[in-house]
Amino acid sequence: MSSFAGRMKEYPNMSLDRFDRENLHARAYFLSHCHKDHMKGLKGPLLKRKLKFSLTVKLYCSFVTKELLLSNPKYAFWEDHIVALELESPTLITLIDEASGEKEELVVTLLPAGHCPGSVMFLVEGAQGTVLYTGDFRLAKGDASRIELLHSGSRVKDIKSVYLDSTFYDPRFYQIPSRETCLHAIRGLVQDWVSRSAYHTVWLNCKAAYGYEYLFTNLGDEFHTQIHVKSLDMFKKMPEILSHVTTDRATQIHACRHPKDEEFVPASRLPCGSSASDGTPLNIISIKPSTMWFGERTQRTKVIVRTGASSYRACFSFHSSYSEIKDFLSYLQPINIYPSVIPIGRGLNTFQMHCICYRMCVNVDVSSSAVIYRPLGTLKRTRPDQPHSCSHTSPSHSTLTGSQTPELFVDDSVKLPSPSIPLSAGRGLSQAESMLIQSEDRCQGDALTNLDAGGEESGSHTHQSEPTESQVSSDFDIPSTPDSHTPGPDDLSDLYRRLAAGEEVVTRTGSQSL
DNA sequence: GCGATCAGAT
DNA sequence: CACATCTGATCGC
Repeated sequence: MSSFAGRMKEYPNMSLDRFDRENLHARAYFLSHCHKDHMKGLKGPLLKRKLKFSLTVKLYCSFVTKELLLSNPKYAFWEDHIVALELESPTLITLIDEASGEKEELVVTLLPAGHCPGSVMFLVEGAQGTVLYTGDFRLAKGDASRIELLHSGSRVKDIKSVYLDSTFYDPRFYQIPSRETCLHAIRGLVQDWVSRSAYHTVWLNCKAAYGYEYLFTNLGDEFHTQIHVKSLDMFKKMPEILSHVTTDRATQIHACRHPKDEEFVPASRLPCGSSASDGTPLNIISIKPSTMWFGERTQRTKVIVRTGASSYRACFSFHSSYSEIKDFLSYLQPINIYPSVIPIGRGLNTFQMHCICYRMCVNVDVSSSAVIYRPLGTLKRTRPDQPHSCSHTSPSHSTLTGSQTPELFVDDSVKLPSPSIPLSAGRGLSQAESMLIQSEDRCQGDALTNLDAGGEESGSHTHQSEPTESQVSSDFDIPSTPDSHTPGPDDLSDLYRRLAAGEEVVTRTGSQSL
């Protein structure tokens, strides 16, 4: 679930996927896709009022997202303020301060995100550098290299920051079977069932969210049928989807839902209450699409699991796996990464570890905008001023890193003390807290050059075998007691040495590994 | 009565 | 099994 506060450090006058609080003052809005957790505040009366008096404030999104959004009457007031942009067409957008007339020009490009219909990533290029807001995404390994607008000529653009969908950025979710694999398996299961008789019916137990449409179109094509859904309204202008769905209950494949019963459905009844016209009882199986994952070493097993006499779970993911995210980031080599899902506890630990090990970035900032907007809400500890033995230079991207312009390195976060850990901690405060983690400080060195899977292993193993509270709170985690200590220079040197040697760096039993 | 927020369920 | 959503309780205005 996204906990991104809405603004990017580099371009605070634009708000993305958040429309409440500080975002009420934005000069332009961006919606990456039409999931509710990315639309917070979007139907708020305050925003509605603001629009009434504004000539310049717009909401930018894809055409599909616009359509889906406006299919809900609660967002109708946005209609005259939405600017739909074509995919992969860099567009000059001028942010205007309506009070002062001050202008700021940006080039914004929508990149397909593969998360749900209409979902995009926003590539923003302007005076403060090139940044990528991923929204939610599912891209396969190697996809980044196929996105032309992430490149300039033959090389990757210099990306200052990636605002990342980090939902599965944890080695626990190392691998998620590909879309193709999952679709193939689901097709097989459906085939096996519906071919038995005309009374054999499949119910796809999907959640109330966009994102399953490609499953519907795929199954529809395969079985020359349409899928029964609750409503077609939102797909009116999307013939590809529209042609594969129907509100006619007389079909063998259903994805209809009922607001009430849900769990009450499986064996006998469909949410829509459909039954065969001649009174013959339907034979119904339910298939619940949900995420399945496999560890790095885990032999991948079945992507379909039987969960009952007539119910199955099938692998299906809207988000990239750990290895897919890693591939994506390693390719882009951004200077900063801002995870949208704040990795708490062990997740944070893992997150930072791996950024160090893979030199995918210089900084990992889990506070997102908090660093900028709540500077006084945070106490920072002094940073060990000893240079660290590390480098963000990747052998495979030496041209990229070598060509980073000096300005790109000038980043507020780099100037802040490091590592910075808030003295008071608590889950509920995560948005307001600043927790800046710097995996390195632009120093040159190659102590980590030979790190490969060995470094990952240590994090992975530790992560998978840490059941206790104390282990959940370890090294880079938020300290829960006043006497927790920030690693000193010696601790860090030792950590880096051990990382370079491929040793396990996080103890299994202790709460401190440094 | 509406909205924000949280716990809980699915 | 960890997504995204909905519902209901509670609180405040």
